[in-house]
Order: sequence, then C-alpha cells, then structure tokens
Amino acid sequence: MIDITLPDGSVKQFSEGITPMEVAQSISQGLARQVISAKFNNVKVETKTPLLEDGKLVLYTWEDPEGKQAFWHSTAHVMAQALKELYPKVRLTIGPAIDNGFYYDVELNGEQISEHDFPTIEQKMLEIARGKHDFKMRSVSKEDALRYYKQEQNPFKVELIENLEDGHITFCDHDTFTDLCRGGHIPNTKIIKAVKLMNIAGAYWRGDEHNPQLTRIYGISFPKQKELKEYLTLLEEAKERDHRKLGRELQLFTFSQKVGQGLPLWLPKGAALRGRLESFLKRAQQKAGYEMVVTPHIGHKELYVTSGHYAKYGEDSFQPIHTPNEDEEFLLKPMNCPHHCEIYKSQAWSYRDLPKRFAEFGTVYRYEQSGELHGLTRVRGFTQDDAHIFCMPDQLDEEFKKVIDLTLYVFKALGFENYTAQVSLRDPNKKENYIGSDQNWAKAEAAIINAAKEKGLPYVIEEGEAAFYGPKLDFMIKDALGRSWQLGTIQVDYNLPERFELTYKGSDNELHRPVMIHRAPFGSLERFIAILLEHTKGNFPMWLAPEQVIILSLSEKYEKYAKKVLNLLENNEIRAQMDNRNETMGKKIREAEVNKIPYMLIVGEQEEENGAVSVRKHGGEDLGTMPLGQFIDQFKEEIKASVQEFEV
RNA sequence: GCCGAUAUAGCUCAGUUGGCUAGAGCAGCUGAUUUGUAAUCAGCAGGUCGUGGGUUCGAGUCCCUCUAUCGGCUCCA
Repeated sequence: MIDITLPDGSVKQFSEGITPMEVAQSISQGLARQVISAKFNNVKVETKTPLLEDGKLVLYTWEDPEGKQAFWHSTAHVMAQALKELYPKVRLTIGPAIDNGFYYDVELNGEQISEHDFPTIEQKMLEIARGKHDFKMRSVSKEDALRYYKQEQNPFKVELIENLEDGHITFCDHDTFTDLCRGGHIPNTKIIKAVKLMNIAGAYWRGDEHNPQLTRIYGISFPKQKELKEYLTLLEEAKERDHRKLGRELQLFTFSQKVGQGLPLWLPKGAALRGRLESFLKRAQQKAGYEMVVTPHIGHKELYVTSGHYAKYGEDSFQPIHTPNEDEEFLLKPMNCPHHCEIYKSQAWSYRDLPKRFAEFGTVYRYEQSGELHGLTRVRGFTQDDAHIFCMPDQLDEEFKKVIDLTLYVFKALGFENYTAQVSLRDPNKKENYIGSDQNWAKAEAAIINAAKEKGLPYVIEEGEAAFYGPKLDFMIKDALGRSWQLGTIQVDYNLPERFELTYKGSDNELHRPVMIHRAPFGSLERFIAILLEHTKGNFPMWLAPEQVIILSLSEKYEKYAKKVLNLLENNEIRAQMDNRNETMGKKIREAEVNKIPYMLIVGEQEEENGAVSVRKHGGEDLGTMPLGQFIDQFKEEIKASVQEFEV
C-alpha cells in the first residue's frame, strides 16, 4: 500500500500501482471525467502512470494551466500525425505547448504548406481526434530510439536523442503515430473537440539563425467548440486595441513609404500627447534633482569607437555620414550616453557635486532589421526619455533605488500595473560578448539585485539579456495580443566611465572613477505611447487625452452660445472643440464616441437660456444638465485627482 | 536579415476560370433638412489596381524583380 497526499492535505491509502485516474475515480466520477493531467511529487505524469511510492498527487482539469498545457501539447501530437499523413515527407522536430496553444516545428523537406491548407489539416486533426486514441508512453533504449529516427531519416530527432541520457528516453504512441516525448498528455484524443491553426512562420532549429530554418505551425485547441469561438472573439477584440489601428483612427501618427520604414510621423494630436508626457516626466525629474541637457543628432565616429558601440554595432547601424571636404565620419546618434559622458567631462567635478543627473529627450536612430519593425513598438527613429546619473560608488545603491521609485511613479500615474521586473544579467558562458572586468560586472549585478530586493519588486532573472556594457533592470509590459515589450529600463555601468576616463575629486584629494546609471522610465516615447494606447484602448487618462471636451450644438441656431462655452472652457485650459455642423445629434454623438472624447456637452435652447450644458460622458453615461461653471469645477477636480505629483 | 502571406479610392473591403468604361460603404464636397443622447436624405467627386518588367489579341486577375505591410524566427546599444 502507498500513501497518496492530495492538495487539501488529506492522505489516502491505495495499492501500489494505482493511477492518477483511478485516484480521481475514488474521489468522484465527476472529477474523473474532468481530469486530464496530473503531477506526482512535482513531476508531470500521465493520468495512467502507475504510482509506485508514497507522494503528493495533484490532479489537473482543463481549468488549470497545467491541464491546458497537457491538452495543447497533446494536440501538437495530433497535428504532427495529421501533417505526417498529409505531407509524408515532412520531418518533425519539436512541438511544445505555449501560453495560448501550441506549435510544431517541422522541416518541410520539399513539401509545401501554407495557411490556405489549414482547413484541410484541421479536418484531418479532428478526424484523428474523433478516433479516441489513447496516448501511451513507453520507455525506449537510446539505441532503439536512435535506430528508429535514423530509419525515419530525421536528423533533428537524432540530435535531440543524442543529448538525452539512456534510460530516460520515452516515446509517446497514439493511433498509428509515435513521437519522442517526455510526457504530459491527456488521456485520449477524443477530448479535443475544437482545433484552429493560427499561423505559419519560419523558425530556426534550436533558435539559432545559423541553423536550418524550419516551418512552425501555431495552433490552439479546446474541449468545447464554444470555447474556441469565445477565444476567436477575444482575439478580434484585441485587434481593436492595436495601437497601429488606433493611432490612425485617432490621428496620432502615421508612416510613409517615402519617408522610410520605421520612421514614424507624429500628427498634431500625437505630437501634443507626446509633449504632455514629456512635461509630466520633466516635472517629476526636476523634483528628483535632474538637469536637462541637449545634444546633437549626430556624433563623430570616434565618439562611438571610444564608447565601444562602434565595435559592437557599427556594421549593423546606419553607416557613417561623410563630410564633403575632409575625411570625417559622423554617425546618426544611436544612443545618448556617449554625448552625456562628454558633457560630464566638460568640467572637473568634486565629490561634493555628485550625483550629477543629466536628462534629455534624446532622439536616436538605429538600423533595426527590416523584419523586426512593428508599428511604434519597434522603429528606426525614436525618442528616449534618457538620463545618465554619474555618482560615487557608495551612492549607487541609493541612486538606483530612487530611479526605481521614479519609474514606479510613472507606471502608477499611467495605470500600468501588470509589469514584470526583469533583472538582465550577462551570459556567464559568453563573456566575450560583453566589455568590462569580471569584478565590475559582479558589483553592478549585485547592486541591481540588491535594489530590486530592497524595493520589493517581483523580479525574474534572465541571463544573457544584459546590455554589452552592463546589467539592467527592465520593466516589461504586455501588449493587447500578449506580446511582451520592454518599457522602463535602469542600467548600471562601470565601463563607460572608464572608457571616457571620467573622474571626480574625492575628499582624499585623489581622482576617482564615478559609476554611471542609464535610465529611461518610459523607455521610448514611441513604444510607451503604443502600449498606453493598447492598454487604454485609446481612452487616455483625462490629463493626457488629446481632446477632453466636445461641444455639440443641437442646431446652427445655437452656434453663438456654443462658441461662448468653448471660450470659457479654453480660458480654463480645457482642451475643447465644438461641432456646429449641420448634422443630427445622433451623428455628432456617434462621432464623438468613435473619437473617444471623454466629455460631450450638448447645447440647445434650454441650455442657452440657463447658461448650462448637458453632459454626456464617453461610453453613454448621462450626467444631466448643469451650469457651465459647475461642469468646469468638476472637470478641474477630476484632472487634479487623476494625476498625482511625484514626491521625493 | 530569414520563412510565409498580403498590397484595389483617405479608411474598410467586393472584383468569378484573364474579356465591356474597375465597384460598394464610410469619410470628403454640394444641396435639402434645423435636428435632444451612437450613423437624415439626395447629388457630385475621388483609383496610372504598391513599383518596374514579362506572357497574351487582351492583365486588377498569370510569371519575375523591387518596395512596403502583416504573422513569426533571429536581433534589440
């Protein structure tokens, strides 16, 4: 007999060899019908895996993330079978579950598959699923496993198996199909009721661009047709939040093939919005002891040779500009730090002067690979809300924490709550990709982890994600479609101060090396606004909204009164416009709604007589008629409440 | 950069297997209507069908080049 501990803490006795499914049945038939996956002593197991020792058992249903993972991974097997049947020559590689569904990477090996073939593949998958084939795991010796895939002429699986330890190799069978697999499946194929292939894309074998390119097919599946429908509806709704669509509709920015790809053009409303974000941050930075500086958009090539950026990125950047007469080369500024280092160098500093905090909304240009460009989130010309803090080593911890405070203030003011803090360290196995001594890297990495801990940030550590000159603390936020983007970033740098030979005079009358912090709470105005658009669906916080109020006159008769109202609003620094067109009220309201204007003030005969306005909020709420003065007071109160001042 | 797909009016999209002068809705303009909480009616105008080449009696439609965009991969100072 063995003791099985369930998540509620209860312990039940079973005979050795009982399966998770049988345990579920012993609890209730209802549960047994729901259970699709299990974990035993923290190891993923099948629902039919015999349990041979005491341990903790967790049963998973579709409602659990672990259940979904098993469900989707199992569907990947079914898709692989369908692909094999429809396209016999394809070679399988790996097929994992992901956050929303699964994918399988295959080598086409001469076969042709495009998204037009999806319906056929989906049909085949459902046909297989309906056969109610059990997923069965079996152990295979390394020798047999290798023989099987060599006979299949599949070098990818052979490579995978060669890296596995003999005795730990398992295959999973269902129907006529066999795949190398670690396990974690649902009981049988019939549970899969709805399947949708999402897209097809290239992906490099093992994620390395020097390896052969495979074809990746993404899909998702559900135990009910209805859930698939709901998921697709959700996706449609997410598309409504796409910043590229909203940016066009709200006339914030545009792109032009003639100007060049990845070079956003800011329209008046978008430019004004940027301006407000800049003022907001400037105000906070002033309180936090920053000083604004301005540097040019180009810099001598030598500047970037000194910083090390040229060696690292020179080949893949916009190429140097050559002057007409002299043999001089200038680069479009790809980052502001070297310029700020030279500002620091323009005079001698005493330890009493530090920290110096130089801030600049610096526009930079980077030659991003063409396939990487994406709306405003990945562009070739963008403006960083950059600043560099030059401080003494023993000021580093405190300065770093202050920057975290400032960044969190910005995020809170704009309603970003679901961020992840990512501590990006260098890849300890690829030190050659980074500059600087081991000692300085150790210090910098420790400083960041320390600050993140002390500030109580929920953080994850990512090795190999550091900048080439130093580790980072990045604030990651997801867009409408769940893609993760880096917004705010804080970086510790011991290297540039050395390369630029920056110094300060210490209390000991000796010269010392300052430490540098790079930081940008927004990251870039472009990306920040993109994510803000997706999060708010274009309904910006009131203090940011491009238009705050629109006056809708009932007919042209009330134009004079509408103008009076407009004047008063403008005198109170409210961003207002009026719609006096010869259109119906229904149409004017509809347009104001579509344009996401927060307040609509309807004026007609009654309002004119009483010096009042009828207030309708975006979304439909009717606040009734009130004196204009009252509306203005209320509005100002709302603005005041919506954005808090930064407290040092 | 790589893989795949797409490109028709300012926007969203029709346009059969190549065959009349390339269509619609919205937006725009003109006129009528003078409106009370999400689209009043009518008329007009708007397109070298992304670019350059090719096949053909004939190309928006088929083929090639380039460019841009979309979805991924790789990359992201």
